[in-house]
Amino acid sequence: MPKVVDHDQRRHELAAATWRVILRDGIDATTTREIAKEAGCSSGSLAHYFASKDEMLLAALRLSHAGVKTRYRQQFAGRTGLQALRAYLLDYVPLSTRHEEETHLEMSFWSRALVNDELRDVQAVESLGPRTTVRRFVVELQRSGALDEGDPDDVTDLLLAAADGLSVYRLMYPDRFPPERLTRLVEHVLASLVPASRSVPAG
Amino acid sequence: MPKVVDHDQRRHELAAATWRVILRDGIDATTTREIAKEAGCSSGSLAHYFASKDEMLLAALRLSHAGVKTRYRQQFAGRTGLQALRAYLLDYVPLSTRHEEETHLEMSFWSRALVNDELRDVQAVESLGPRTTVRRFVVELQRSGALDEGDPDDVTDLLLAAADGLSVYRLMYPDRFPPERLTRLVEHVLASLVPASRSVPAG
Amino acid sequence: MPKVVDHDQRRHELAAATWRVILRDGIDATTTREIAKEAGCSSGSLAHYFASKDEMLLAALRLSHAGVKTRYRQQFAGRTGLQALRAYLLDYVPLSTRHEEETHLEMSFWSRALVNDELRDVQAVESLGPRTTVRRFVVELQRSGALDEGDPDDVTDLLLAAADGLSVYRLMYPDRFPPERLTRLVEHVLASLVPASRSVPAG
Amino acid sequence: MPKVVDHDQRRHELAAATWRVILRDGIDATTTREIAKEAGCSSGSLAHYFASKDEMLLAALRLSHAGVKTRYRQQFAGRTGLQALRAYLLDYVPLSTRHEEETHLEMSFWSRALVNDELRDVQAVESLGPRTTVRRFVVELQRSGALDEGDPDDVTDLLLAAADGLSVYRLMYPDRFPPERLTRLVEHVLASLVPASRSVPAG
DNA sequence: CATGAATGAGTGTTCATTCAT
DNA sequence: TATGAATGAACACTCATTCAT
Repeated sequence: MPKVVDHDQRRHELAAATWRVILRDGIDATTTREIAKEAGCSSGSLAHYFASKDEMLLAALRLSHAGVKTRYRQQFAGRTGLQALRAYLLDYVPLSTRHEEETHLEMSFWSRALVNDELRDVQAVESLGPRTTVRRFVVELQRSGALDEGDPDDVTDLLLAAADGLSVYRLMYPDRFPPERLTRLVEHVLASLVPASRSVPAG
Repeated sequence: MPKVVDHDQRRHELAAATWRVILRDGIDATTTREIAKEAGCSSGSLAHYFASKDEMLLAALRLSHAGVKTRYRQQFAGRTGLQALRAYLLDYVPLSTRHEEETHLEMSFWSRALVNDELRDVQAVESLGPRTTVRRFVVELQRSGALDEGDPDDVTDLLLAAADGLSVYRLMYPDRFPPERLTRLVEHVLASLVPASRSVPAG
Repeated sequence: MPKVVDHDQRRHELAAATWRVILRDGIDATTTREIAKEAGCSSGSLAHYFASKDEMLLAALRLSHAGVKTRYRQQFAGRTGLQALRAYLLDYVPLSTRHEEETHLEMSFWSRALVNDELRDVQAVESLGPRTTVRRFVVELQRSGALDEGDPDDVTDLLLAAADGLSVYRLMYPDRFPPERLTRLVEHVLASLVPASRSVPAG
Repeated sequence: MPKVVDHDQRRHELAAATWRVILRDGIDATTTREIAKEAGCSSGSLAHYFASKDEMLLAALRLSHAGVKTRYRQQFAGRTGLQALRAYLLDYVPLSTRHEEETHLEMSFWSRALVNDELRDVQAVESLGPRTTVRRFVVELQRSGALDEGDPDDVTDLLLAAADGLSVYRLMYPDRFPPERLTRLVEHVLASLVPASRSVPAG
């Protein structure tokens, strides 16, 4: 009987090791040797699980995406109302260390996505999930009058653009954007889209 | 001292060549050989103007920053009012090809800045310029009642975060964010911060 | 002892798999993994039957040699006369696909044999079989006057050299040396060694 | 002024180093590192002159071909008669150490040519030179009655096949085929194609 | 015996940097 | 200054072999 190894489990571990190396050394300085060292195995061992380094990087990205998705699915399935949107947006921006890491990883791929169509497509597809969720909130809230009128696509992209911009700031200028301030700013942007008579109470 | 002029001129040309290579090939695939070829000189020649490849990359980044600054200084010195802020923000987001390239270059450095303190500091310092300008607009407009109340720092960072988020979207998802839509979204975010009675006319 | 039979049977199958991979991919691109895949077994399994990759290659070579020998033994045992020599030589050159493969395999080892004494000895020993057979024909035919005088060793090596040269040509320039032409050329070389008064009828 | 290097000269030297390594270690064991060591330079240095290892190997092969061609052109331009053909064939087979090396190199590529169309084409094209030369001799000699009748293409290929077969034997079984014997065998094969009344005197 | 994961040296190749000219 | 050849470490990846199961 051969050495029993859970192939998917091993792939997951190696993707996680890749994830840690990218965060620690930067995606440009991430080498297969360093990944192997981080995973505690030999460099040749990687070949059993990934056909190339690019596949390992992509697996790390998907790992991040998967984590994000799971969280969203668990927390926001079936919720409605302004509080739900508020909670969603607060969950969308990196307020925890873990979430900062996910955002960091995401940003690490941006420079590559700009010159790599395949990578850009991956990012584009992934961005549709939050967009769909937020748009559902927006449409519902506009119907109930809890959100200002305006093209729902525009409102959706505006909320997400502000959230993504703040996410970048959190990572790039952590001192100027501590978690409390990020929370306040997210609430502010949401409030700015609520009719004057219906302010959003903190939750 | 014509030599000095030549030297600076050559540095500038080499930084511009670096700029072009980063945009074309991606910052990870940017090599000194390719820069030399793009600049039409020998690879050894680079050493006379830059101590290392990192310095060349940084020079390309500064070149982008310098272009942005010059444009702002020229166009917005002394202007005031909501129209000026609106014009500033529309100039802040990449609506022209040239500006898209500047944003592209900027984003190319983000993944590196996240793991490189020196690079992060450069970006942080550079981000202060727009922030100071916008804050001046915000304070003035809040005094005149043309902008909603709220911590001016928060309002400033909110406007810039939305603008930066939209800039990223323009680069990453160009089809979903054509220039006209970007314009409309910038105007939308500004309008959302204006008291209900004082909408911002286009112009 | 069924185990022993199985073991030899398995060795034979693995050698045959090696044989196929060498022909398909070239001896330089032949890897143990590919052999295992071709044989439909695991890579680790090979170690039970062969101490090293070199042994597997050698086994494939011996397989080819064995096939050749068996054929000769069956077809030419006891035969004599010019027709027998002619038939032997026509059987010696690659006129069938199977034989082309044997010649291909043989040639694949030549570059290695040139720098590997052990391999060269294997080839030298194997070459003695045909040489002995042909020499027997030659001596007999010279005695009967059916073949020109001359040192029988020289005549033997001349016939075999021409046949081997034509075999190489068949493999290297298949278009210029189709089977019919190869047949004609073999008959020509034989005829050139026959006294003018005793031409060799085809058949 | 840059370091002056004769690019073609350097390429030639590196091809010669490749040539020596192939002969010494075998083409399969020939590595770029070993070539660099043999050439007395660093491995990175090779990249200035050859795009890949395959190009280096091919350059070594062409070097051999070039040497052969030069020799033929010098010695046999304008010569005619049976003595010229005899001299040509004796020059065609490896009777000198240098020529043995050329044949060795040639044979080293055969196993690759069998599974590599490009390489096979190179060999096919190169083989046309001797073929054309010998065919010219054959046609002329048949006209003058100095050579037996027969399709000139067949006679040509027969002579060359025997010569190539003997060349292989010289390399593979050097003890059984010392230079003197090779000479005698070449003369024998030529004599076998000459009408009985016109033997070829040695010389 | 069979498995296939693991190893780690070795491969061809790339590259920022150095330096003699 | 300018050149471009030279360097040698580093890279991603391959592979024959080993070995715990």
